[in-house]
Amino acid sequence: MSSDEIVKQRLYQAIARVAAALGSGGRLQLLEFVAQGERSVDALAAMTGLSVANTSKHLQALRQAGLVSARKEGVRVYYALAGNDVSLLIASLRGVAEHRAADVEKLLQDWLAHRDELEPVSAHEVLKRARAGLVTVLDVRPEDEYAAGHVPGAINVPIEKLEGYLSKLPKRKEVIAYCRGPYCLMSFEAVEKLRRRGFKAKRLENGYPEWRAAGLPVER
Amino acid sequence: MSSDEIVKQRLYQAIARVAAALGSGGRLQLLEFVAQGERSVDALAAMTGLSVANTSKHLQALRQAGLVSARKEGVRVYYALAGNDVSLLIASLRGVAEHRAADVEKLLQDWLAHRDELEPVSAHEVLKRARAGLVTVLDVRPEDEYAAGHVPGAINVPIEKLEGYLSKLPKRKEVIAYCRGPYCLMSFEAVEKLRRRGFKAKRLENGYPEWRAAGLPVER
DNA sequence: CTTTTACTCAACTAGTTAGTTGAATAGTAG
DNA sequence: CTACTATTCAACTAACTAGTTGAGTAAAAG
Repeated sequence: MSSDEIVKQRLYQAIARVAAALGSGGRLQLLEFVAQGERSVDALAAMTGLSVANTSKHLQALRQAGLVSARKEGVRVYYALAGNDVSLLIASLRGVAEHRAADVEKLLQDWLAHRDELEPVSAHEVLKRARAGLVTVLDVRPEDEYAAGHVPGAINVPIEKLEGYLSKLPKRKEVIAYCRGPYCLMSFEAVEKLRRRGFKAKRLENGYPEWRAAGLPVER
Repeated sequence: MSSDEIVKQRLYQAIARVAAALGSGGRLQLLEFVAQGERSVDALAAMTGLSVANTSKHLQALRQAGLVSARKEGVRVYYALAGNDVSLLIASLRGVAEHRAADVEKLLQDWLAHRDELEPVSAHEVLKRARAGLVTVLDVRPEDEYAAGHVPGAINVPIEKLEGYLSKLPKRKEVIAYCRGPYCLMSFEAVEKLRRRGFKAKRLENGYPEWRAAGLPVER
């Protein structure tokens, strides 16, 4: 084999290592949470339901692949996405999976059949309407995630507090809800609740991580 | 665990399967060729150097992940990329790998640009110093190639076994590594590894074939 | 100092995957 | 029909990976 071919093979192997890091459901889930902002190991373990040791190992694998970065502060280690390109890569992967893999599509249809009914609104559309004051933007994620960054002008009402907040919400204005991403069910739930109460509600297509990755303005 | 969480876990698993399909150097290479247009199995096997059976299996894996499509015509089966989004996904993956994974960047830079920084030593110089016992000569090629002929006095430590061998290496003596030739990366990698561990290491300019071609003494 | 907390590491099991070899299938030609 | 070709399948080995358990660090608190 020629040396050129060896180099090429090695390069592909190196790229494959990055892909392999994405090739585990657990790690993809960790990435989803890490994409919201930096998180400590045990926070991530609690969110995903993985054991702490297992979470630690997965995070190290992601780190070695260059997909996340780690920062130690006191007794805690905070992991964060290594960059925007990683968000985009995951979005691209998800897109291909949804479009090409039959079982993903089926899963989506079976379980999220109502997704299309809930009419997602594009990020640019939301930004435009929000600036024009035509819509109320609702961030239904937990408070700490909201604090770490959110869509400009969005009101934070964690999903479990939505019920009590409804009275304070202007009934005329259209409401756009968003959460962590396309597979995060909180915004679906929020839209459903709002509609039952007579609000005109829609979902933001995708969630906050994708919003930020797209380079749209962010507020802290 | 709530049913929402189960759904989510399944979705991530399904997406991970697509990513896992990209997580092999062989399959990435196949995708590169398939991306140029549809190709038959044995054509792809010839291009990549993989066995036909292995190629067939990899292609089926890619197909199951929805990344390629297959079309049978007569006795041949032609595989093609499933869509443009797959190309974009691979490009995205490559981009992240090059920017984020240290080893990919290093591979590219070291090989293409900084080759000369690793100070190659001339064959005559090596021979002189080796005879005087001033240096340890390291042959980092596979064992069979070493067995077929090598520089007199050279120790054979295949590159992948280098890590484990480091402790047996005298730390004082300078180490000269060589492999197959000027475009072979193994000796670059060896020198880098050695230097990171505090050894004084250099490369033999060119490799064993050139050594022999120059009429210098050879050992079997 | 000792204890607690957050994380990492090492060792192990069970399941998975890459790659090989040799046989089976299915289309084509003579 | 037989012979030939391209592809796939089945069985197997060797290497790898996810996840567990229990021990080991290292920073902070008491």
